[in-house]
Amino acid sequence: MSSDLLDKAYEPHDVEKRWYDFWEKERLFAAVESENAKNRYSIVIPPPNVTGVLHMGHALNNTLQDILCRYRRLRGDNVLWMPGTDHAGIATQNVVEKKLAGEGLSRHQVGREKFVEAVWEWRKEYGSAIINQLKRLGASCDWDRERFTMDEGLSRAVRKVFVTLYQENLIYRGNYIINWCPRCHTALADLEVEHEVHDGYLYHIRYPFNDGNGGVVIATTRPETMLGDTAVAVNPDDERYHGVSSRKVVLPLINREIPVIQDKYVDMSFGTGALKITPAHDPNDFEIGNRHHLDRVKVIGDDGLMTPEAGKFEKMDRFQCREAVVEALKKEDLLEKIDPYQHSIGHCYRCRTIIEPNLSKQWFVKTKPLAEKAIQAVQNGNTQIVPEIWTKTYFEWMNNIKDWCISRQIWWGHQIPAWTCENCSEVVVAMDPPDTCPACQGNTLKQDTDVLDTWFSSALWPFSTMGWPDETQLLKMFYPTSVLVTGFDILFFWVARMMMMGLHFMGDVPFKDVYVHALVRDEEGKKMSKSTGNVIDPLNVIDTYGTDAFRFTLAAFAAQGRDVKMSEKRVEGYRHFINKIWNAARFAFMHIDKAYNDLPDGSLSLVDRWILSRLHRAAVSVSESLEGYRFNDAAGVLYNFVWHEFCDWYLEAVKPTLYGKKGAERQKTTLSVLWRVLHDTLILLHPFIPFVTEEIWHQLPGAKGSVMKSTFPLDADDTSLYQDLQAESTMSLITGIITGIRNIRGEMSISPSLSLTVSVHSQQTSTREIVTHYKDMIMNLARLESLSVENSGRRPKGAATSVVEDATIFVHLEGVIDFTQEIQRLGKEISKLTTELNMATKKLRNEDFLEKAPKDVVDKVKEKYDSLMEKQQKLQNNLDKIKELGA
RNA sequence: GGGCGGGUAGCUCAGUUGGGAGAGCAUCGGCCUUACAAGCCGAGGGUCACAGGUUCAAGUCCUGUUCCGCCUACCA
Repeated sequence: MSSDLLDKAYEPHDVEKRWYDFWEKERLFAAVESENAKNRYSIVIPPPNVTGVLHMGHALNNTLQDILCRYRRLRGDNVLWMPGTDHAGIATQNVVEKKLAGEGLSRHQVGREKFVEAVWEWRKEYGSAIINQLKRLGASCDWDRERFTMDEGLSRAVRKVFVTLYQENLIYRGNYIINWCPRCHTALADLEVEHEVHDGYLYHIRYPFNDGNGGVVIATTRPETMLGDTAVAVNPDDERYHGVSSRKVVLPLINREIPVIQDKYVDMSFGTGALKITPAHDPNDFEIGNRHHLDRVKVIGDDGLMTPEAGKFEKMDRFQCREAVVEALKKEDLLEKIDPYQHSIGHCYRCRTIIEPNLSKQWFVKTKPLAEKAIQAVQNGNTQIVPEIWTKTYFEWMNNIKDWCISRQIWWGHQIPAWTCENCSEVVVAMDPPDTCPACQGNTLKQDTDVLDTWFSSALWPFSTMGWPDETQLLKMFYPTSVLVTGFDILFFWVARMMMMGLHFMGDVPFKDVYVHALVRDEEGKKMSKSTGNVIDPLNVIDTYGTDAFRFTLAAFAAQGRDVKMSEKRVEGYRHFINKIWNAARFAFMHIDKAYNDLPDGSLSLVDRWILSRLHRAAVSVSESLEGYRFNDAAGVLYNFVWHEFCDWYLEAVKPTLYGKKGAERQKTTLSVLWRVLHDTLILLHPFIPFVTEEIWHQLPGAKGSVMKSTFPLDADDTSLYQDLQAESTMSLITGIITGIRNIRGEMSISPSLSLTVSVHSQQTSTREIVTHYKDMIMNLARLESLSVENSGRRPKGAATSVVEDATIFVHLEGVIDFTQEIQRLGKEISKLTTELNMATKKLRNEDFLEKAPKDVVDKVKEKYDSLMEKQQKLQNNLDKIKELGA
């Protein structure tokens, strides 16, 4: 095999395209849908918004899923990775509305039907963008099964769930205070409101008594809402207001007489202890209003403008109105004072507009009963959240769950399957449009114009994508799914709701594990956002550094419980790693002439045995790490194995053999080991860096088909035989000696091109035997001219020394040695040993330690002490000699 | 207000039942050694935020302090 086939540096671009096409064409991502298929493993993708473009969060999320899926396939599992997108009601509607606005049209001009058509058109044209981007990332989803939350099948599931919950009294409709976005013109769930601390003012306003004598001063941050006040409340225990509650005040600017009521809710210590009550614009006031049967006066309309109830302020924007009201109060001398005040304000999570708490008729899911089962499922371990720390957050939220407002006043989404009879106002909730009213037999039924929250359909994703409500083979085989991989930011939005729905409708949890990964942030740890301008586009990164480098970076930094700080510089670092693998393979292919499927028995050299043993360790470690979702550990093990063990030691050590200097027999043996290690390493690496491994795999003689379809090393029957503790310990002595010599070379500034003469002294026969036996290897890797081994011969003149285990190494430097330098070097080494020795001594002199510490720990310290002592004495001895010579 | 996480080398971070302070990058020195200069060989660098406590032994467990970040919440 010629190395001409591989370029000197790895060029990812065509490689990635070529192999992705190949995998798709060969249908290697497809799950087997047959009862006989064993070891099922399934993941449903967190569906990205159909309007979305791939961002760092997607990249991390899907890289981790892909690593798991590819790994499980190598372990022989039948893997289903279910892909798809969600219809992102508000976001998508916004996008299409913007597009229409460009043509000078509003959605109302177009009409609902045509508008929805336009959205479908848009989705046809642009909806696959994010899917294609996932493919660039290498995602091995079963694309033939791609789903969309608005598909007919999934829509049917939505209707089925809605109707069932309604029949079970778990869905109801009512007039409540909800979060209203005046720009998106829709209700939002509590979760969809993002709170932010703002600087504002606390306005103190006097409401005069109706008899003209004095009044009550209230404090508010939102003076404009006073126009809708229907009471003032004080705490019944508040002595300042005793007797006041029988009186009435006159609402300024409006001149409405309103009562002063008593309610425990009022905090006496805040403001003036008197609270204005606006039941139509504040959730608490709404509750108080209910308790006291107060009127609800809506002064802010759904468009954010003041209603006729606001009197002369009608049609004014709510924020302008605030200023106008303040001015008007000043004129009437009713504004007592204005204090600066910080408070948090809710914003729409889609458009950042300030939310208006507004009275409105909406549909709700009664969540308490659903949440109970979802809590239990995690408590009893049916679903396990990893890292475990998130279970607390999950419980916290689930235990305090509020009813979920699911209706949205937009057009793009699942229209609520509820019809109202125009005759008798009967409400009919059904899977299909009813022909006649069951109450009055009338046939003018009008469907509710609202649509459902997108998360309502997402909550069904783990089973709706598999064909529910039909009892499909897919559901039988792959529900519950094995794991859900997701960011913590949608733990409540999505995970909690899937848990509730899955348990309720499938009678089982939707996933056995939930792996919660971190957020990807910028270099400085800030959240990436378009407005801060610190967004790194994953596709740019892929273009510049290649997908594999990018994926490996993500995996390497995906430590549990910590955010991923991303910078291109880091990706560049891992590109070097990809290139290293590439070049190692290139080197191997200069020598590998054919497939070496079997390892020869008994004739392996030390490094051969050693690298196989290390390979086995790496395989075990990778599998353990991945099974515990410790992606960074797995990546770290591979990085170290490939670079520092395989490349730095093994390949360097076997070069003479490969060049034929050790005879044909040895060469053949080593080639078979080299083939085996490269073969297995490619498999271990494949889940992380699929493209480059596939490319190299196809250059490897005898490797058939795709690396995707190969067998994980631990599942091949002979790998445990690789383990060889003796080879590892022997190797550690030899590498120690080599490093010792190199150290001297480096520290003494001796040119690498100068071959050295070294003698090794040891009183241990075994050590001398090992050094003698592997003399060639030491000479080669340490660049020696000669190496002698002695029991305790005479110390060479003018030598630099190093001690490894029980061996003393003398690097002969007669005539060239710089005594001062060597004295310094040894002194430094000795002082290092001395501090370590002091630590050990302190322990060994401590009787409590000797008595109370476990025996193995004490023995370990003793052993350490002995070896440190020996080493120190030897070095000291040499230092003394050098000093004599130098003096 | 409640809750959670973090503070370890110049930077980014590992450190899983308490018993050797580690990696990558950066820095410094030496090498164009026929896979790779996107490389090779070597080196320096830390009071593990601070203060107590438990223990023979603490980066690791407990308490407090402080700084940073996040989530959550109806105090107008």
